[in-house]
Amino acid sequence: MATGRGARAIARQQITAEILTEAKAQLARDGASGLSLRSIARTLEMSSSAIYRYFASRDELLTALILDAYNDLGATVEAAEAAVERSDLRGRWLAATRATRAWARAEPHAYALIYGTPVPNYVAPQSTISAASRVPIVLVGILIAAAREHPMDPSSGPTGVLDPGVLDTIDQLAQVPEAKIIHGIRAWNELFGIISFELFGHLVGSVADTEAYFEQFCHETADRLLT
Amino acid sequence: MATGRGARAIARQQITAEILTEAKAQLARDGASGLSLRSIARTLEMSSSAIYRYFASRDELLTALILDAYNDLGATVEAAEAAVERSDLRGRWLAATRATRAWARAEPHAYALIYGTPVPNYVAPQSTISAASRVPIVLVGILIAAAREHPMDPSSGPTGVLDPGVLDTIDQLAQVPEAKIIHGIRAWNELFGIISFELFGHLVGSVADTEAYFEQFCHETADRLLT
DNA sequence: TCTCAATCAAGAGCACCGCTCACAATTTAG
DNA sequence: CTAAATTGTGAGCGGTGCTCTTGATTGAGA
Repeated sequence: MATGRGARAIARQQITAEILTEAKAQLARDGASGLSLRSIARTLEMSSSAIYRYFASRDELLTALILDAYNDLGATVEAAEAAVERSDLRGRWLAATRATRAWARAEPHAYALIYGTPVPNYVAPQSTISAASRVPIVLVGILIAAAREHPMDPSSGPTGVLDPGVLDTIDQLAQVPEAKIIHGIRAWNELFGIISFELFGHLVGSVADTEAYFEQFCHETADRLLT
Repeated sequence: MATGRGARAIARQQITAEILTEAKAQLARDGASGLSLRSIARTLEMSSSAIYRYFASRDELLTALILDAYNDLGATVEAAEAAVERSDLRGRWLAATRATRAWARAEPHAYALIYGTPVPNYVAPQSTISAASRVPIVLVGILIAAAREHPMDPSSGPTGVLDPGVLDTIDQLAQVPEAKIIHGIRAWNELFGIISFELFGHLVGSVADTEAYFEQFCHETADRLLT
């Protein structure tokens, strides 16, 4: 099984990619709720049942789209942050947070897919959780760099709040005091809280200039986290 | 039209209520995506087309559920905050934020309906925006009380970020410096950012004790906002 | 080279969905 | 008492996800 290089396998891979491309187009156009396997089959000019040779269910297709969205966002944020001079911690933080918001505004349906209401029976497979970690890893990397510049006592702060696993996977994190990490996660939460409210319309009527509002957020969090 | 007190009108009102009750039950059980007019009609033992005499479309039913959820949450938070001694500003803040989280955890599907991905073609009618304002109004009320205790210069801070309308609708807000109001909205955003991440599973792997994490959030925001 | 198993495409079909419509029954208003 | 408005019904349309049978194609081993 899976000889890996037959002409058959290549064709399969290509059709799978075509389905995924069309699915992404439909997602961007109509959102996750408007995505239908039948209509994908129609535009690809194949029978509706043929789709199931490539994706066992609609949920499986959705999972692929979720993975794709996480990686798209992750790559975007990584690139934006990497483009900034390493010593400019503040600039790196601003770049990462701004890139997150910009991506969300450019791909609102993809954003909603991963940070909005979860799809009913969905359980994240292992492959998605590493993709989902890319943005927080970027942010935490800036925190670590900041802690290296301003060394502090790592043992301070409350304990038991953080998952022990997170300190294992990112070992340099041990250098950062737990209270600082928690504040980093708080900023991460607030980032997506603000973006979600902006995208989902919960700011209309209170915040008029969402741009300035967001700028204030990312500058203040930079002040609080990187000193 | 709408004589308001005929036996016919009463029956209509009651059937409407029955539909709404069953819809809420389905929402709580299966979430918004699993809500179907036909299955409601089935359990109410009426023909599926009869439902449309009471709700013109699925979206209209959903709108009613959204309104209901906003009011349920609003009433819960108002009651919790009102139960605290008026002079205990910190206690009022803690009560309001904790009640919000507790409600969300008790009614995750209703929470997702109003603060998750918006339903595709939905545009909030006027009736919902006042219901949606109940929680922020409670929070802002605490801010106003705090500003009354510690009077400050209202003219300080940046301008143009806030919607002018919000200062008109809540006139006492003019006593609160704009920077303080913005920080209040920030806390409001972070509140729902944290709750959403907790409910939607984005904290697994990083925050182990969500309870303690949330407590830290609401205590710190109380410190920052009420002094 | 032939054979046989695996793969794939297609179509019919099932159960469900939102929604519309014509029609009959009933109630209300004038 | 009659006419209009309201309500319930069942059939039906087009759509969905998904399954199954059937038939064609392909590729690897004897």
